[in-house]
Amino acid sequence: MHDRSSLGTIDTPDAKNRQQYTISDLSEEFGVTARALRFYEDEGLLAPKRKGTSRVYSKRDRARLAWIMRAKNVGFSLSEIREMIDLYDVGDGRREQRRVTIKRCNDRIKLMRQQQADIESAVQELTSFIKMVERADAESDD
Amino acid sequence: MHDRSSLGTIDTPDAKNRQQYTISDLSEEFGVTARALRFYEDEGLLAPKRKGTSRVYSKRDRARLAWIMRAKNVGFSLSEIREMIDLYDVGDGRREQRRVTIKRCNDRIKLMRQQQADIESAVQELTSFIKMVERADAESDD
DNA sequence: ATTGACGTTTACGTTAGCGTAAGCTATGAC
DNA sequence: GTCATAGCTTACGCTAACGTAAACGTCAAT
Repeated sequence: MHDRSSLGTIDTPDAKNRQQYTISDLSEEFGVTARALRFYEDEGLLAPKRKGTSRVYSKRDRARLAWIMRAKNVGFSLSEIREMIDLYDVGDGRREQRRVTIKRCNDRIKLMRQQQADIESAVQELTSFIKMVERADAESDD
Repeated sequence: MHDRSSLGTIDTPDAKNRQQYTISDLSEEFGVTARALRFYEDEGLLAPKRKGTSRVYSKRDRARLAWIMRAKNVGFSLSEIREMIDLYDVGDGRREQRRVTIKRCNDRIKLMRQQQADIESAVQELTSFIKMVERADAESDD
């Protein structure tokens, strides 16, 4: 069976180009603690294989984690992220199921567009504020 | 003294174009509870005047709240938001103080730009995922 | 004058997202 | 062997951002 999930395409340049990763490999690479990774697993965001009791992360697991970190940076909660990840895993559904999936994706996208707009206006505000401070600075003689 | 803060310019169309607002006016308008507004006040994000014991919010308070809500939507914590708000209130500082302010603003902007990029790539992912599902949908006979 | 809508303070409760030990196992280095 | 390193589970702790309840003030309307 080939890889249905588009998550396989989300990725970040992998310096060492490995196929497997330990928990500390990934925690170092992404700047999170191992505790966090285990927590994400408990919450159903990751599901690495095991070799004995130890976790073994695949390339896809790593790609998933990359996605998770980006989403977190943007302010999504873990449960929202799980929801989005789940959207990728419903290639099995019926027509109606797929319709719902698509709708939820589109809703998500709308929300993200709004966030971008919010950020944009915040950036504009800060930019014009900076200019104001710079003018005050030029005119001052402190 | 004229209005130095650029926050006065951040705003949202005000239907009723009032000059003063009660706590429930604002909580309704922005879809938050009164409890939240009081909490923001405790945290130093807002500072409405009082008429007796009751809070009276000015246009500037309302503009501040609009800013707060946008920042929240984008994932900033309340303390980060307070930090940013405080940046607007340091028109009094000396040259060095202003320099620091400007640097912190620029850092903030960089961070926001990164967030926009993150969102953008997430949107791209979702978009191409939708296309995939749509193709599967067209080919299916469920 | 009492009811109800709206406001207040104080204070404890709750959820998310981990941090931080405590105590155990496995594995390679010496 | 034993020591260090890396991993594991269990479980309690902590902060942020409010929710929720109690107990009270105030003012207009009935």
